[in-house]
Amino acid sequence: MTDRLIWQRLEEGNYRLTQQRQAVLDVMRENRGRHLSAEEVLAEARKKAPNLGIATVYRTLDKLSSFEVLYKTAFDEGKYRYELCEDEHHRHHHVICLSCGQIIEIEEDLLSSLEKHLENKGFEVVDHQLIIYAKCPGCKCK
Amino acid sequence: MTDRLIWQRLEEGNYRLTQQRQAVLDVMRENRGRHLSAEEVLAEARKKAPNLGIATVYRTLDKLSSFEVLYKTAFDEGKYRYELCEDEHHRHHHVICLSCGQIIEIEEDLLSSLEKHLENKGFEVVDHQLIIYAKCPGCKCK
DNA sequence: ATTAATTATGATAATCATTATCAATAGGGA
DNA sequence: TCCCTATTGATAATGATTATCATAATTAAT
Repeated sequence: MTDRLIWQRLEEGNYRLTQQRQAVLDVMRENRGRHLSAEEVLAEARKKAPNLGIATVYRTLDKLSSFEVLYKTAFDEGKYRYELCEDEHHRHHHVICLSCGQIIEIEEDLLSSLEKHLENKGFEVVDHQLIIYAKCPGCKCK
Repeated sequence: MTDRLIWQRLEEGNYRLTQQRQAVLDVMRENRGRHLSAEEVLAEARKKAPNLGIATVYRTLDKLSSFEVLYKTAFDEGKYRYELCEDEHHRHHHVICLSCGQIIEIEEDLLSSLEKHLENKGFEVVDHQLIIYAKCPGCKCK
């Protein structure tokens, strides 16, 4: 997601960028493509804003998610992870390696025929999330 | 999933069916296709085993999941839901209605080409989960 | 600029889902 | 029956998240 688009979304939401919020957002921008937990964001962001509190991190991550600057996803591990939105298409495609836990993005969108099918049945598709559980090439033979 | 197959999985796992475990399993069998939280299972199962404790429910649900009798899924609401496995193919396809919250199963499997693509890149696909966020026909016009 | 009103923050308490602990109990086999 | 092990329910502990609240920072009005 471009900085310009981020900026636009924040303006639309009338969201002031305080130092703390800037620190959180910067961490997310510097970790494009990665999926960070709130605690991980806190640890990183404290390098920029040393007495940042966890409550502010949660508040900011949730707000940024509501502005569609971040995705908030539960990966079956009892907590949420946050990720900078990559485009305007709301596609969430992930591969999780069952050995090393690495979360890898995949770009392909091969779901349109399935969605068409649902729409023919009267649904209005808004978004989707696809998680593939796999062994990544590096872990496959271990 | 057939009772015969359930029985087989429990035997393979050397899992004794106590009254409490039976109550939990029966609730799941009677709610085929539905996605219940631990608290919901507790409430239902207490009709059969009145002083059942929540800890036993969690223990049983987790064990049954490990035997692949149940699926355990996080639907982005801060807790897990459990569901009787429907077949042996490990497919998790759901549509969540954004209005009424209803979780609807979909049977189609249109992901094989995507998985083939990943396998060509060296991944070993083990399982996947697809969640579609939509408005169901009944909620579409509200 | 000074003050008043609003908003944001950090510390911490509260909550919710889940897991761990542990004493009491229930089964199964010698 | 008695012993051994597995299971249970109550409850404490944990981890993630949310709510509360007094204080600090920002903005708006004068």
